[in-house]
Amino acid sequence: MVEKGLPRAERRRRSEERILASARALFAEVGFERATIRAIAKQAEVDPALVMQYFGSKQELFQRAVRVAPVAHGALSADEVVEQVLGTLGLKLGELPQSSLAMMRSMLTHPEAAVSARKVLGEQIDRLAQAVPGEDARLRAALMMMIMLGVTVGHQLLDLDELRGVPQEEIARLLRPGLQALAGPEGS
Amino acid sequence: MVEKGLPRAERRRRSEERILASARALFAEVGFERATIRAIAKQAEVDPALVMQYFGSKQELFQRAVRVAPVAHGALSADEVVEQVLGTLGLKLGELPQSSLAMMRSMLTHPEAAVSARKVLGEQIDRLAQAVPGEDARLRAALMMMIMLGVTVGHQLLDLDELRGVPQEEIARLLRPGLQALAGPEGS
DNA sequence: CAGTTCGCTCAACAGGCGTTGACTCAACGA
DNA sequence: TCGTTGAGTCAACGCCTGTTGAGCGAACTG
Repeated sequence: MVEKGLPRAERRRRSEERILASARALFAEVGFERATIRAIAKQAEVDPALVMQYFGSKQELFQRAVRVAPVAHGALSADEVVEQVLGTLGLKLGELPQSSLAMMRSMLTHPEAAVSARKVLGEQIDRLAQAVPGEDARLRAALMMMIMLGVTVGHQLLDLDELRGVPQEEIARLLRPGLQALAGPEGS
Repeated sequence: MVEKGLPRAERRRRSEERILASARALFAEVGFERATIRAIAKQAEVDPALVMQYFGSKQELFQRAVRVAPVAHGALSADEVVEQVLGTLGLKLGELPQSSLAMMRSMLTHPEAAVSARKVLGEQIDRLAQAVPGEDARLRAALMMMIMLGVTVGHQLLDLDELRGVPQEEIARLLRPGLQALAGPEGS
């Protein structure tokens, strides 16, 4: 695809954006290893060499594609924490951004994606832990995140029959007691 | 490695076992794609061609390596279900079999591993659902499994700081209320 | 002891991968 | 108008992969 008649800067911007979109889609669908630069370029209607020219390497393309905006920190109550967690990871409002799916899809098999995942999860855990009382606040916060991670993996990545088409409110309703037990002061 | 002086049948048995052990270890460590037949053969001190001769293809080797014995079905009470779930996926008694780790490591990026994972998880969900009352027994059972999956992924595969070295009883204690809420009749 | 079997190795193949450097040509600036 | 820039292409490179077929030599069989 060569969109003619456009200023150079605009063409470049659009091509870069198309490549990033294709990269996110393919990384999310099949993971880092199976998503080839050739396939990404084809979907973006661009030559594979252009991908290299713009992003330097497949690894750098991946990092650009999965980069997520850091979440603003803010003090939360214990109750808010539960609702916040339930809103994480795309159960609420349907879809998760492709960039997050791409990171999750690759995090078990691509070392660099694992680093990103640990970083993102760690930041969220820190954030939650501030609102959870007790010595083991970080452990409790981590378990809350892992619960959401597990459900999201089953739902979005493994596409389990039992979770397909279930309204997000129902899942949230079933998960809430467990998350409240983790967020609340009691629980021992 | 050629162990001399052994009967042919015994040599064959040992080589096959060494290959399977190496395969499980490498699939568990780096996943299907990054675990090359050459690396597996090297670790088993064997020629790569022998792996093909014995198992036919990398795919068949993977299937043999991750094959898990089907779990015996048995009727359980709701309380037993919770303890059973907490015992799943290797939180109890430390380690999970390498074959399970291999399957989990690859399930997001290797289609065949995803099929295996869905099958194994589906069987466990069916089993749990029999002991959970209500219309949404299968959904509740699925969420229980996903909780354990998430925690196990964080613990065994992502190796999160927050979960490292935490005694299994502590994690079980923190997770129990949430699992009981899912297993119990009330919860709406 | 001769002949066969078979566990195992060796060397090579074809194909796909990330990556590169030379090239084309339309948009640009003076 | 004309040289320069830079977006985009093309063809190829070296490497690594799963996989194969021929062959060796020790364990077997009679």
